[in-house]
Amino acid sequence: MSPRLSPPVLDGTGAIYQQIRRAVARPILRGDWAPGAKIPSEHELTELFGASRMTINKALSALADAGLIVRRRRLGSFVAERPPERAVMEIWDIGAEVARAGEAYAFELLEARRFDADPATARLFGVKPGTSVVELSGRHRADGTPIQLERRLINLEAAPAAAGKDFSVSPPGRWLLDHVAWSDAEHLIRAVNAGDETARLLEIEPRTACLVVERRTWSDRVPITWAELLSPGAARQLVGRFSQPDA
Amino acid sequence: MSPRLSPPVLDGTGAIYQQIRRAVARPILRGDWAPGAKIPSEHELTELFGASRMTINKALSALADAGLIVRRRRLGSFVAERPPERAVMEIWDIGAEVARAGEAYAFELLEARRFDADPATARLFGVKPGTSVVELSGRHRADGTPIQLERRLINLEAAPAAAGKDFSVSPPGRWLLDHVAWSDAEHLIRAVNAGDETARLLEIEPRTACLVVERRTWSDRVPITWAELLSPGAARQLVGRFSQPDA
DNA sequence: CAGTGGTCTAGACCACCGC
DNA sequence: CGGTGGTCTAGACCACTGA
Repeated sequence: MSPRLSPPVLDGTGAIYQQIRRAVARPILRGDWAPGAKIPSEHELTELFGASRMTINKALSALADAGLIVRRRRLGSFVAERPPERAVMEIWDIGAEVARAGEAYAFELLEARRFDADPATARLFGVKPGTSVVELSGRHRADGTPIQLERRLINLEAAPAAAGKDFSVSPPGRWLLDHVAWSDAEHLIRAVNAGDETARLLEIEPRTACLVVERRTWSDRVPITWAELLSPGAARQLVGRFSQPDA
Repeated sequence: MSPRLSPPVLDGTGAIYQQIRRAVARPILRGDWAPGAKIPSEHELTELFGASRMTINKALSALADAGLIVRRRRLGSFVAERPPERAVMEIWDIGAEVARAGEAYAFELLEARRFDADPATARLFGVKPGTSVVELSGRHRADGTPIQLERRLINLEAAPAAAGKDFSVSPPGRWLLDHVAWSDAEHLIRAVNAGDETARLLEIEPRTACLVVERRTWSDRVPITWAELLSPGAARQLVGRFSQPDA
């Protein structure tokens, strides 16, 4: 019943409880263990990894704090229904959002080209000038209505597989989420009036207020992608929740 | 040298390490222990609280994870230079932001009244109809230029001290942050076109794109305050950063 | 009732780093 | 060198809750 630890292999770097934490987190984040799946009990892990129960507990507690697993007495520990990677990022995955609302989602690639970063691009993106990058632009629709314009840069040195990928159907954001690991992300949010070209593409009145999310993503300091996501103000609303760490 | 635990009193609720965590967090969050102040060593706390070192360590590690303290081998543990409560909230404290930019900040109270919540207000705010609330509206300026309009509701049952407070000079947001504890906050962010009245108050062109942040704050499920903060799109930009919990 | 997680202890060894 | 935090262990008792 319980999923197998592909190889219960520890990488030997850092504290044991951190190695165990990673060993358990990896298959969850990769989706190898389905949400809801049962994780071996602390006792079982004790024998699997040859560590004391306190050490196992420390690893699992950290995973529970991070929201990757849910722990229930008497029942055991389970892969969380919605791993937090998704909880954070899905806000920005408009396709998933549209689907959740029960509307028909479609993506339309408007432009795609590959080039070597000029100084301006390099500065914007945080890569060295001359780095090979892909630039894309596209349009997202819900039930046929345009709801978001996307402009995106992808660092081919960090995600070489993106070079051969055809984004004319599935949006690059979804593909990147699924195929390229990221460790850090930054969002800048602002409001702008739609220009003529933007208004035409989104089929809205010129000067309509739009929400712009500028997102940069890194994997261990290396820039992965830069994206500018522009939506009509009426179509989109962002939500953020915070809790005091000490109550 | 080390600050005193006012009374090293545990409240007796929940796990010992949680009690210890709270006992240490309290003076930090209240500002009784200045940033940079040294916290008693684990060994000292062991004797103070009569708990084992593992338990003390668990409490302090949690505080370090939450960012309230910084731990350094050989040196000891210290109150963090910028407790995270502020790090999160100061994004929304426009006065502090303006001051950091080196501009002159001013707040102007436009309206203030006290009334019992009607059904619409109650629903918006999450309180029972009839609850006594204060409604305020005001304008924030940086170097004389209007940069934000604020509309706010305050639950007087949760923050009775707000009833007698004069907000004509210092903004209610700052006062609430300093005087009322909160445990949860929610932000909704959207873009709107400025209406005529809004444009007049902000001294901008009608239809200018504006960023609206709607914020609700609770203390342990009890609504404290609701605020709608509206800024010209050109004047303000929100920033969010995320990290993967498991790298 | 019994299995699971939640917590606690006393003691241990180690790495780090200022003195 | 010695004090500090970082980690680990083996064992223990308890609370919870499904069967």
